[in-house]
Amino acid sequence: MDQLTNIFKILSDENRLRMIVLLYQEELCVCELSGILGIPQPRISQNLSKLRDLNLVDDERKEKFVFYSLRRDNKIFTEVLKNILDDLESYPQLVVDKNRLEDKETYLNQCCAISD
Amino acid sequence: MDQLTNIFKILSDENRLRMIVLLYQEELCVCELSGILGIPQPRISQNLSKLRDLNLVDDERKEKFVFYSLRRDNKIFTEVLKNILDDLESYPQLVVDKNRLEDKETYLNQCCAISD
DNA sequence: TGCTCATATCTGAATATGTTAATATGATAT
DNA sequence: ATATCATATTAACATATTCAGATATGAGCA
Repeated sequence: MDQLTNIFKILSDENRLRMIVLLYQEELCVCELSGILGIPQPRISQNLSKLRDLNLVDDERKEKFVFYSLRRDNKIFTEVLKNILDDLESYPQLVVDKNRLEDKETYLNQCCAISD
Repeated sequence: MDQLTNIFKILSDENRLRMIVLLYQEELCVCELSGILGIPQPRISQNLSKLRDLNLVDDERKEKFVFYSLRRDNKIFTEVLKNILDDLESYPQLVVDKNRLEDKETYLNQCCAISD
């Protein structure tokens, strides 16, 4: 039951939820998350470590960057995200984030040099 | 988006989740919730008021008792609960609670006189 | 080897949350 | 009307959480 309540706790922070929703759409490295969301890198890392603790993400290094992707093996977690994505237009901030995700190259060309 | 994160926050506390899962199964008054869960009445009332603030419950007085029932008009909230109930046996505490719910008359015959 | 840069960790301050006990409210029934 | 009893609210405390900034780690490359 802890696993369950911990998942809801993870989802209950707005910044973390924004990260998760981005990662649901595509795998991203720490500096991309930081740049897209405008959230300082240490906070991104901290939140990713919480997600890692709950086995909700996988990480994989590719050259200089560590890419995180969402695991899909937790039914409730995945269902919740599917529901949110199905109704994304109800959450304007998430729509903004999605647009920034689609444009990420335009403002992330030097990646972390730019973000915060 | 606050509405969304608030729902997850509500679900992230074990005691509150237990209350919600009971209410998902049938409408209950405050003293029944208190007795079944072994949680003091003021805490039940506090949590119910948080649920009321988010429009997740309806309340209706019947004689001396105020009965609470779960609203089903929030899609994500309802879907989450459906998922939990579909997989109830994974959460032993919730199974115990369900059994106590089915037996409630045997130890709640004087209702609030007994509980804590 | 030593540098650089992406990522991770740690600290302390501010804020929020859960818990408990005491008390207030308000409807029912006498 | 008053007393009773179910429910609601409040205040005080301990714990947990978020956040910012400083700093540590560690992989890749010169």
